[in-house]
Amino acid sequence: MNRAKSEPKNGSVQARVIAEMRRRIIKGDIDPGAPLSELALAEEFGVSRTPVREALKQLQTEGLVEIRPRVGTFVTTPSRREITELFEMKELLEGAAARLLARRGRVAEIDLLERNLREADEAVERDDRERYAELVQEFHDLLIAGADNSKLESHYRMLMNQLAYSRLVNTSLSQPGRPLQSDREHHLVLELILEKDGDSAEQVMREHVRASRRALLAGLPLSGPNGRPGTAGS
Amino acid sequence: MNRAKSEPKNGSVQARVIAEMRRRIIKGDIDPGAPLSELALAEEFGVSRTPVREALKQLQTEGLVEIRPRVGTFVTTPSRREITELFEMKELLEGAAARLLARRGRVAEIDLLERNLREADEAVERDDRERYAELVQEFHDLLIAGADNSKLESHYRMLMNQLAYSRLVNTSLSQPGRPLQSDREHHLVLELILEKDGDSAEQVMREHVRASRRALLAGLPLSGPNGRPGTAGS
DNA sequence: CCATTCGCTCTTGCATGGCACAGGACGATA
DNA sequence: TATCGTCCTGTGCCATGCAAGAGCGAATGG
Repeated sequence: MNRAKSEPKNGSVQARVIAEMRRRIIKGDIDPGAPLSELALAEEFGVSRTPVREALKQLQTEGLVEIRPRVGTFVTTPSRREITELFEMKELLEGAAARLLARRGRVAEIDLLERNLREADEAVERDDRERYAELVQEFHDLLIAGADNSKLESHYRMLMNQLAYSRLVNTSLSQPGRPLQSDREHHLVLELILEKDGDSAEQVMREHVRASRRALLAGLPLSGPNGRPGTAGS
Repeated sequence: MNRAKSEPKNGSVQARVIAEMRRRIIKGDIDPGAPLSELALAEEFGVSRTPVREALKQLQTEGLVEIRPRVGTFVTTPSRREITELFEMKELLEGAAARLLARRGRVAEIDLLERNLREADEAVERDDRERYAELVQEFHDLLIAGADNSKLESHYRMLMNQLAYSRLVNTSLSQPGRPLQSDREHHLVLELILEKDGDSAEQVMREHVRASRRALLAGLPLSGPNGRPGTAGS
């Protein structure tokens, strides 16, 4: 029955389902708006409907799927407005993280950030966009982790999942000259953090997020993938 | 069996369970750390264990309960550190809301805030602490709503639920002179918003949250450095 | 040809029962 | 008396069955 038997990592069945479904949605393996049948998923994972159902319920509270009672479960499709709101939150949280990290002084994450930037410089030099995208992701994650606030971190993760940011970052970096500029902005932020100038670090970080957002929207076709009707862009 | 609950408003059974359990936990009807048995709740609500179970699962992702596999479900007891983190987030989000509201100009929420402050002035005058507590809650809610960002609002609600803030606000206002000072700070924030001075509004709002937090901790005889604050040690 | 209605099927919602594991009580043994 | 092993009870976890609402298409009446 159980075809995916090679995953003994977590004894809980539903935890496995949650992780796998979340991965698929974030990575984009399933199109936004696509229907998710409890029964179909249950058969695919070789389990009963119950854990699948609970997994979907949790993904709903995370904002990744939408359950319409007696109708079906669907992958959430963020509206244009929601994307704007999510970026506003991203700017807010990352800015705060920069300030908090600056206040903490020299902690482990600082070293990791420095190493990250060294590698990022090389990636930009080599014009290795894929590697740089990974490092960008790591940079932001390290920044959040460095804020040393677990609530901030968990809420940040939830927001990024809703944005499916790992997909978007590539689009953003495909703009000509964007990687180089992004790298410079990262350097500036870290520099300000090292100087313990929290206010400036926050301000620059927020500006960086806005720039990143602009680059993303510039590289995105008007109504995005599976765009929603009526929401004309800019 | 089924005590005639006068809540037929929502056809969904589990939605009712979620709402009711959330209300109890936030209001403090159940002590933090208390065990919640699926079976007991199912019998009390006159339903089966399945919807209760799904309700608890959702409350877990909201951070209100903790499910220890094969052991039991318990009301979350925020540690000292978590409380600090929650206040840090509160300060962050409310500050941002003030700035966002200032940028929006004169919207409906502004009028409601002005009316709120007029009533609050009277409540302070009468020394009606209970009424003032309600108005404080409303003030902050209006501020968040005025930011016009649904993501910010939902995350804010989640945080406040974890804090069980509606309980704490009374403690905070029991400090002598705190209501008057709080009222003045609210006036200042709204004034800055009306002047469209977003930066100052954010700054003052953040300071207001910090002051509120200090007043709270001063009136709260919290226990030792390790978690488990005041767990009804009978 | 078009609008309406009936009915079928698909979906989720809820109830129930068996199972496996955690934790403590209790007793046997050194 | 102290310590260890065993059993017993309570809990959440999962599987299965039944029921009810929603949506859609075909049949029907105009």
